[in-house]
Amino acid sequence: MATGTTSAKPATGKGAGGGRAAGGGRRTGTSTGAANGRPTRRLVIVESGTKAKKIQQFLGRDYIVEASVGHIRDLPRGAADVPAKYKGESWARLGVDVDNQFAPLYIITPEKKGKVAELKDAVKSVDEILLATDPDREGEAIAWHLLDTLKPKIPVRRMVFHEISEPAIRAAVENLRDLDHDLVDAQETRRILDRLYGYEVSPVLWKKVMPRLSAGRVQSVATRIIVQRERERMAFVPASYWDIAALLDAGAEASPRQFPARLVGVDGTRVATGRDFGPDGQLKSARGKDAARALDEASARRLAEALEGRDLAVESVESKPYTRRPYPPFMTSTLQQEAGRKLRFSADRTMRSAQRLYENGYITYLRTDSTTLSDTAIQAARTQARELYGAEYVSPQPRQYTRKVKNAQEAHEAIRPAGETFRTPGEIAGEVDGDDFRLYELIWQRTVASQMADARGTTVSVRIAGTAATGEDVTFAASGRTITFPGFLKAYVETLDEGSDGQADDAESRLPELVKGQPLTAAELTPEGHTTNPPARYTEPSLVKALEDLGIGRPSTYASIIKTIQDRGYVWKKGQALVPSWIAFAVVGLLEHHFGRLIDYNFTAAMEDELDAIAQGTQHRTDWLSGFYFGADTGSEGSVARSGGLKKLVGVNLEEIDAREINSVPVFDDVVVRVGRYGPYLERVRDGVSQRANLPDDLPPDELTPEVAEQLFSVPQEGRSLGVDPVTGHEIVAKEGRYGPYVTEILPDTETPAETNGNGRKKAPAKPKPRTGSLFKSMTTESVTLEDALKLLSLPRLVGVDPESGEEITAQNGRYGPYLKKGSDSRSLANEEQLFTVTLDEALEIYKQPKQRGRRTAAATPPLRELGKDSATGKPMVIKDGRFGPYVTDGETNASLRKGDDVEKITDERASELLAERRAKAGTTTKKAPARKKAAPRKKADSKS
DNA sequence: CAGTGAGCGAGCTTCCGCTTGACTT
Repeated sequence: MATGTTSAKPATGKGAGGGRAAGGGRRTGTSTGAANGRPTRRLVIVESGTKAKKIQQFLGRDYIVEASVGHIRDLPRGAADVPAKYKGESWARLGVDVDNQFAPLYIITPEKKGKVAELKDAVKSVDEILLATDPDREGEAIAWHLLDTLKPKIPVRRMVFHEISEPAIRAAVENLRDLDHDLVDAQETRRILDRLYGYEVSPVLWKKVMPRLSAGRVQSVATRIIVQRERERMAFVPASYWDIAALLDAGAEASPRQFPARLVGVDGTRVATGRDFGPDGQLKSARGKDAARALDEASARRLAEALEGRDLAVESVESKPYTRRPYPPFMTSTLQQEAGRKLRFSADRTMRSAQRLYENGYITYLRTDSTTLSDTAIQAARTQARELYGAEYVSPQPRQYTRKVKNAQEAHEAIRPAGETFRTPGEIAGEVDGDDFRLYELIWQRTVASQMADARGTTVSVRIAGTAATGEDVTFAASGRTITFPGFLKAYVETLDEGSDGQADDAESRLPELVKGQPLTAAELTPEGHTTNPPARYTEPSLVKALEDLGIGRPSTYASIIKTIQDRGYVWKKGQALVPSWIAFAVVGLLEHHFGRLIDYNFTAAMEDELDAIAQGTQHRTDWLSGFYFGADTGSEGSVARSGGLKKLVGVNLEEIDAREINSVPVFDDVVVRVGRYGPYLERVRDGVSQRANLPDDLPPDELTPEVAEQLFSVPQEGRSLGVDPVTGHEIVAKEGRYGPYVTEILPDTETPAETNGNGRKKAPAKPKPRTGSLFKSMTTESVTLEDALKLLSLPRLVGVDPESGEEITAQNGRYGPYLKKGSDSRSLANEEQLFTVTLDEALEIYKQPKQRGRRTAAATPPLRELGKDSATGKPMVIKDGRFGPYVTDGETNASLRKGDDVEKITDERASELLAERRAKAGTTTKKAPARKKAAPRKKADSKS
C-alpha cells in the first residue's frame, strides 16, 4: 500500500487507525523522556507554513513545528491517479467503493509526496507528535490522514487552539486531547458525498449538453442563483408612476430655510411608490388598509398646478433617537464583500493580497468564518481608538461579536491587524503599497471601529398637509437625520451595494426646527416620473453573501467558486455584474427538472445538519450515504438521504432526458434559444419553415427582447465575407460549420417555393444549392482569402477520363481528406495540394495500386518505437501514432497511452500492462452500447399538421 | 449550423476543501 490505501479506519470510525492516539499517554507539558533524561522532543504539525514559523518561536527548542500545507491525501482525481492495484475495479472512476460501505480510496496528493517524506523524516527525531491542525472538521480529518499516513510508533495527541498568541499556544500544549473519530467521519462523509454528486451528475451533462461541463453541490447552486435572478429580470415588467417633489419654505428665521418633501397622500390614500409594484408591473397593494393608488402623469401635473400658491401646514413631527452599532470585524466573506464594494477588488484579488499580508505578518489568518477577537486584539483596538479619537469614542465595554451564521466552524479569529499592538496604515506605508496597503487600511479601520462607541443622533419624520385649489387634501412627507455623535462612523462606514436604494449609515439630512401647525409655503412643486427597476444582477460580493447566507461554500472556496462557474462557461462578467450564459440556462434547467433535490437551496443546510449528527455519533455514515446513493425509505422528510437514490436517478435520466428539449430555452412567443455545439443560436418557425439566427456572445439574456430577436433574424446567417466571385457575382463567405470551417457562396433570393396545400405535401421545386468546400488544414476562417475560397469551390476537379473504362476521375476533398474518385472506386491522396496538381497519368498510376486497407496506411508510416515482446502473448509490441494519439499494439490488441506515459520512456512492462488492461476491458464490455442519437434529424413530417 | 468515400485504438472531461510553491515566458 505504498501509494494507495483504502480507508484503514473501519466504517464505524471508532477505534483502529488512531489507536495509538487513543492510548496515548496523559503526559503533558515539559515532561522528560525517561530513557535518557533529555527533554521530550515533540513534533507539532499545523496546516499553514506561516503559522508553523510563528508557533516555533513560542515553543522553543524542544519542539519541531512543521506544516502539512493543507490536506496531504485525497480521493484520486481521475483514472491516471488510481494505483495499478485498483485500476480494474468498477468503482475506480469514483475512488469510492460504493458496494463496500463506501470505503474511500486515498492517495497521497502527488504534489504532497515530498512534504510527506519530510514529515516522516521529522518523526524520526522526536518522542511525541502533536497534531495541531485547525480545530474544525477539515482540520480533524487532516490530523487523521497524517496519523494514518505517517503511522508513527510514538505517542500521538491532538492539540487545538483558536488564536496564535503565546499564552494560547502554551495553554494548548498543556491541554491535549485525542482524535475525534466521529468528526473525521463527518468530514469523510462530506467528501464522499461531494465526489458522488460531482462525478455522477457531471457525465450526464457531458452526454446531454456539452463535454467538460460540471455539476456540484456548491457550483450548481451558485449557478442557479445567478440564472434565477436573470429569469426574474427577463420576466420583469417595469411600471411607471408619478409623484411631486416639493421644496418647502419655513420662513426667513428657519435654518435651513428650505427643505425637500415629497407627496405621499391624496385624499387620505397613499400615493404609490416603487415598492408598491410587483415584478409584473401591477400594483401589489391596491386594496386593504394600506392601499395605495398610483398617480399618472396627468394627475401629477394637474395636482402640482392646483397646489401652486396654496398654504401648507405642519401636521405632525415625530422625532426618534438614531443609534448605530459598529460592524463586526472582518471574516473572509465580509472582507471580500467590502473590498469588492469599496476597492472594486474581485474576490480572487482580495485573497491574493490578503495572503501576502498574512505571510508577511501584517494580518491574522485570512480564511475564517469567525468574527471573534482575542483579548489582546480587543485591547489593541481600544488603545488605538483612544489615541486617535479620544476616550469618549471608545465603547464603554469591550465588544465581542458572536456570529449566528449557518455552518460556521470558527476555527480562527476574525481577520485583523496582527500583533498585540496594531500598526497604523501610516506606520506600514513604507513597507507595503498598492493593493496590500489599501486592503490593510480597510482591515485596520474596520477592526478599530469595532471597539468604538455607537453613533448617536436623531431622525425626524414630518407630515405636511394642504388642500389643492381643486379640492384634494394632500399630504407631503419630509425626513431628516442628524448625527450628534459619530462614534465609530468616524473610523469606518460600510458601503452600500450597487443598485441598493438605501442610505449610508453616516448620511445626514437636516430639517429646520418644526412644530405642529406651523405654516409653510411651497417654493417649488415638481411633478416627477419614475420607473421601477428589475432586481440587480449579482456581483462577486453579493454572490458571496448569498452563498454564505445559504451556508454554501467555505471561506477557502468563495473565490474559487466564482472562478469555476466562469471557467465552465456558466457565467461571464460584464463590468461587476455576473451574467449567466445560455449554457447555464440549459444546465440549470436540466438539474431542476431531473435532479431537483440536489440543487435545492436547502440541500447543503440539510446535509450540514446530518453531518453534525454523524459528528455527534448519532447518525451512521454508511446508512446515510447509502440512502443518498442507493435510495432509502428511512430518514426524515427533507433529509439528504431521501434524495431518491442518486445512482438510479442518473441511470433513468440518461435514458429519459431528451437532449434537444434540454438545450432549447424558450424565451418568448415561439422563439427559443438553442444551445448547440458551436454556441447558442435563435430558432423559430415561420410559415412552417424554421428560421435561425446567430446570437452574439456578449448579449445578456435579459436584453434579448422581441425587437432584438427580430433584428437578429433579419440579419443573414453571418460568416466572414471574403468578397465576390468574379464569375458568378455571388458573395463568398467563410463560416464555422458542423464539420469544421468551410467556405460557401450566398445565392441571391429566389422565388419563394409554393407552400403546402390541402392534404398533400407539394414538393418544393429543387432550390439551387450553394457550392461549399471545407478549408484545408493550413487555413482558418480568419486567414482564408477569396483566392483560396474560389479554388476550394472549384472542387471537385475533373482530372481526366480513364481510357480503359471511360469513367471520369475527379479529385475532391472529403471527410477523410483529399481523394480521387472514379465511379465508386476511391483512393486517398497524400496531401491537399495534389487536389490541384495531380495529373491523369499520376492518377492512373495510383489506381494501379490495390486499394489501401487500414493495415497498409499504418505500414506506410513506420511505428514511433519498437518495444520488446508482450509478456502475455509473446508478440512484439510497437508504439504507433493514431487518430487519438500514440498507442501500443501487439498486432491484435491496441491500447492508447495514458496521460503520464511518454512514448520515449515507456517500458515493456508498462506497455504489457496497458495491453492487459485493454484486453480485460474488451472482455467485460463487449456489450455495445448503441449510440444514442443526440437529436432526431428534423423532418418536415414531424411538425404537427 | 455543409453533406462526401474507408475502416479502425479511445480516453478523458468532472466534485469540495485544506494549503501555497514551482513551473515557464
